Amino acid sequence: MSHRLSAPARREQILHVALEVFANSGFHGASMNDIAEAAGVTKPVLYQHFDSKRDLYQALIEEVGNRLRTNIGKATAEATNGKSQTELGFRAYFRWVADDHDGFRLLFGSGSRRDDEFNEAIRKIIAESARAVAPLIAVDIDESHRETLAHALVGLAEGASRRLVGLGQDFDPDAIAAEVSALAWAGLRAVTPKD
Amino acid sequence: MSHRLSAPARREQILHVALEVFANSGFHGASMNDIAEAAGVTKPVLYQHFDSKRDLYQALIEEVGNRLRTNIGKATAEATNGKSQTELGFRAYFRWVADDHDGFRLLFGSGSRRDDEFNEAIRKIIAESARAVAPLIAVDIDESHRETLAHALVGLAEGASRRLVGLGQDFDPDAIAAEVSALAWAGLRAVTPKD
DNA sequence: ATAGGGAGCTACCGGATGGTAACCGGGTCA
DNA sequence: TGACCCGGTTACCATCCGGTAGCTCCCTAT
Repeated sequence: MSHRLSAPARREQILHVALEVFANSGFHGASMNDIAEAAGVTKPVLYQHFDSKRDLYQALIEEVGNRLRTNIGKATAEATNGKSQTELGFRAYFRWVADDHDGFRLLFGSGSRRDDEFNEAIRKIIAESARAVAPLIAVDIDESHRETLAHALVGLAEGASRRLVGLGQDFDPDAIAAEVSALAWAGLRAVTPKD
Repeated sequence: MSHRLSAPARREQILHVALEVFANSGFHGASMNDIAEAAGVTKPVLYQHFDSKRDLYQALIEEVGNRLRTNIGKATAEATNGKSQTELGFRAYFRWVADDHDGFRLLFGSGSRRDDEFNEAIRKIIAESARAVAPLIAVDIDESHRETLAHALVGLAEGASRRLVGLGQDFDPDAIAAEVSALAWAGLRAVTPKD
C-alpha cells in the first residue's frame, strides 16, 4: 500500500491524520485503531511514536495551539494602536480558522475541555488569547471584570467560528474579521465603569 | 440510607444528581455506577427510569435547555425596544448561569458537542439563542453574515460565562450583564455594511 | 550472499463499563 | 395472615479498547 515511511515522516503523517480523526470524532469517539487505519498502518506503529493516546492528543493540542499563537502573535506585532491591533488580531484568528478547520474543532469544538489534563492545555491557550485582548479594554474597571470581558471577546470569535466551521463551507475570513472586530472595538469603547 | 422513594421522586433525584456528576466529569468520564452511587442506589435502578446512559444525558440536556429558554424568553418578552431587549436578555442569561453552574457546564463546558446525537440538541439551543439575537442586528448585511454575528454574540456570553463558572466563585450576574450587554449593543450599532 | 537494523504486523491481554437477569423484602390490602 | 406490588439489590455478561510481546520482511552495507 502506501509504502514504508521513515520514522519522522511517519510521525508527521500520523499527527496529520490523527488531527482529522480526532476533529471528527473527538477524543473518546476516536479509537487508536481508527487512527491507525486512517494512517494506513496498525496500532503498534502509533505506539512507536507516541507513548499513549493521551500523549498523541496532547501533542496535537500543542501543535495546533502553537499555530494559533504564532499567527496571531505575528499579526498583532505589526499593529501600532489598539484599533488596528484588534483588527489584525481578529483577521489572523479567522484566517487561521479558515484554513485549519480541523485544528479549530480539536481545540474548541470537542470534548477536549472536559478532561482535566487537556482542559489545562486549552485553558492556557484561551487565557493567553484573553491576556492579549485584555489591554485593549481601556475602561477603568477592576481587573477581574476586565479579564472576564477579555474572555467574552475570545468567545465572540469562537462563537462566530463555530458556526462558520459547522456550516462546512469555506468563508472569507477577512470579511468576517472586519465585522467582528468592528463590533468588538466599538463595544469595548462603550463599556463604562460602574454604570 | 436514604429510604425508598416513589418512582417519580426517584426519577427527579436521579436527574438532579446526574446533572452534577455529568457536569463534573463529562459524559464519558462519568459512569453509570458513579451516578448510581451518587444517588445512593445501584445501577439497575437507573435503568428503571432511563433506557440508556445516552437517554439520561439527553433528558438532562433537554431539561437544562428548557430552563435556559424559559428564562430568556420570559425576560425579553417584557422588552419594548432592541436595547432593553439586549440588556434583559443578557441579564437573564447570566442569572441563569449564576445559579445553574452545573447546567451551564453540561451544555457548554463539556464533550456534549462532540457527539452527533447530543450535538444536535445543543446546536438547536444555540441556534435558537442566535435566532433571538439576530433581529437586533439592524445593519443591512446579508442573512448569512447576520446569522454569524448572532452566533458571535452568543459566544460572547458563553466566553464570559465559561470563565466565571471556571473560577468557581459566585459572581454578580447583573453587573456582568450590564457590561456585556453594553459591549454587545454598542458593537452591534457599529457593524457597517460592506466596508 | 549475508548480517543487521528498523518498519510494520499478528495476536493477544486485561480492565473498565454499559447493560441485564433473577432475586429480595417490606409495606399494603383483601 | 398471606399474596402481591414494586423499589431495590447482587451478580453477571459481553464488548470495546488501550496497550504490549514478539515475530516478519525488506532494504542496505559489507
